[in-house]
Amino acid sequence: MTDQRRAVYEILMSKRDHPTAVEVFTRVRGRMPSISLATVYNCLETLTDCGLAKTVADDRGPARYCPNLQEHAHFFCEDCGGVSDVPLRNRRRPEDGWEFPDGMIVSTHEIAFRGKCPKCANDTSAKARVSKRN
Amino acid sequence: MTDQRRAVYEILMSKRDHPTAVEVFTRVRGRMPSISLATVYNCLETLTDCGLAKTVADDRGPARYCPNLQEHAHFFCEDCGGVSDVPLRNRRRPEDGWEFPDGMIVSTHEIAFRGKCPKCANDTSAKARVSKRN
DNA sequence: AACCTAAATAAGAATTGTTCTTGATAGTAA
DNA sequence: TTACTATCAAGAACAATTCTTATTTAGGTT
Repeated sequence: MTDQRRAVYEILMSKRDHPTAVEVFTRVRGRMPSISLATVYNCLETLTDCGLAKTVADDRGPARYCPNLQEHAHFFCEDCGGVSDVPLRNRRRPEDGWEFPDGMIVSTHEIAFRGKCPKCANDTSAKARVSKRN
Repeated sequence: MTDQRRAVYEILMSKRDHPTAVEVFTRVRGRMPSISLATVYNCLETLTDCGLAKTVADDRGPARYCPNLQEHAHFFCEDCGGVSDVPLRNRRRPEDGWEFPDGMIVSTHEIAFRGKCPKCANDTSAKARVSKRN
């Protein structure tokens, strides 16, 4: 555990969102101005290898990093681009409901949903009401 | 519908796997040697926009394209890198089992599993048996 | 059939996010 | 101290994709 790794880890835990590597880089530089982007990438990789963080693949966009170690899916808002965690209901397993061929061994999963977050869904319906009224 | 789009579509349907854009490009050039990679990208995007194909995001690797329009998840084999479709069990919906906040509107999802495909799982256990015997 | 216009294409440059290379630095063990 | 190992900063390199430009084409209109 080096200073750089500790800084990256603490930044990631302190604001529990889904920053990209560049966002982490920007935040960490506030505290450690000499750190390089490559080091941030290395630290993030080290942390995910240790199981202290997870990567969130947003399709073709930059990878995001997630400090939430609980079982959860990710939700991407098509309007605002925001990412949020979606917890698993009790007593369910993500692989239930899928017909795996015999002999297939499932070790991990990545579940992503897309749509509108509550805020954007609300804005949209508000706009619809306005345009209907006019 | 242009010749290029038709060619890309037919190539995609003829071998129902999960080729990358470059693989599609290579295959299509067999029939249409003048086609360019950028055109293949454009055609694939047009086809997915029309709902005739789906994109499969393999983490940070090149995007893959999938002609299977049925509801399904994707399975990525950690050993051989192969991609296979996993059908949904009857009468289930992927968003069941997840605690969405009130007001969130889910329109699409991408479900990915990782592990060992039956073939590689078998190879591994065969190897394990051999090394135990020795 | 000739013409027109918007859309599609080929070729390659540009961009983006990430990884790699290099030399410097620091911590640890002998 | 010396040697060994891992980490770091800086920037070059890389891979996948997108963008730009000029050219070609498809499909409709005279």
